[in-house]
Amino acid sequence: MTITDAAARRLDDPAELADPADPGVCDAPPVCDAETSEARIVRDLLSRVGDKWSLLVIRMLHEHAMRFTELQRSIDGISHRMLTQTLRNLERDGLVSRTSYPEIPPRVEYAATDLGRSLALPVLGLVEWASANHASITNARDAFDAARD
Amino acid sequence: MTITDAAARRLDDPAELADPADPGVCDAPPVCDAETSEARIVRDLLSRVGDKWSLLVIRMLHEHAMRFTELQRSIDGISHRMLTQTLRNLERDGLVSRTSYPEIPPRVEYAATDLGRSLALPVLGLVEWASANHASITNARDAFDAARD
DNA sequence: CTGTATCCGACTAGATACTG
DNA sequence: CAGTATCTAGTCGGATACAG
Repeated sequence: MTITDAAARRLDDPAELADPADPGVCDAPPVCDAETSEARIVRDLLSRVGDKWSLLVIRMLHEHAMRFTELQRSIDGISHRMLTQTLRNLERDGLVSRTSYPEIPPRVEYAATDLGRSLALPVLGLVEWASANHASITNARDAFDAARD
Repeated sequence: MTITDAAARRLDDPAELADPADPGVCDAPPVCDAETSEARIVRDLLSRVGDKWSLLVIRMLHEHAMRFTELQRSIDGISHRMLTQTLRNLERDGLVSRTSYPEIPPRVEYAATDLGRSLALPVLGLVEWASANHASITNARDAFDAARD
């Protein structure tokens, strides 16, 4: 869903979003066309921020700007490599800004852009839903597991 | 992010959500505790519906109940195997209901549950954000790529 | 401190073939 | 039609080492 090492080095493949198998036409009946483009948008968004760390980084930076190591300490479990990669891609998508101060030792500050902060709002909707329905899902899951003996 | 074949067969590992490396305490200062539990909820939700197909299935079933093959034809590019697996997990989480009619040939109808339909609302928020800001992201990306020569 | 490169195990998901 | 099992290439992401 996210990024390959190769793509990260090249900062993603420009042709990534084009589905080579998609004929561009649709023979199934109704919702298809709207659904197809909408589906691409959803998948596209999820490809960007639906990975393991992006939303967490955005939420951290939503409060205030932070330095690299500060972020790494705040986000439990993220590796050095993944933080770099996540930040680089968020920066590339205009969701996060990077400011480097040419000092010794080097200092780099990351902050959410307006775009990044606007993304936090709909994300909060999801978070609320998750909080409210977490128990329901767990219960459904337990019931399902119990039912299959 | 989603499910392993092994987990799909066993329908997921009950211990999946416990992070074995998480000591349960936190030595970084402020937002940590709230952020840690919130982070788990976000990641948890994304693990369930943030995969390649779940949201698309939920959106299809949000309109009306559908049969297996009907779904497969409506969702462009989904494989037989992935549709089965996605439906099974959505059913397990109580987001989708499955009704089997013992006829020949067999007929099985899938429908969104109330829980599944309630999830569609916050998801719509994300879809709208994605639609509204898709161009901004693409532009930012192009500019970033152009800037690195 | 910040960033990059390499290695490598683990997981994802498509293709395919087979059952009732 | 609906579902399961197996094989496999491609991808994700952690550990590690190293450079500015």
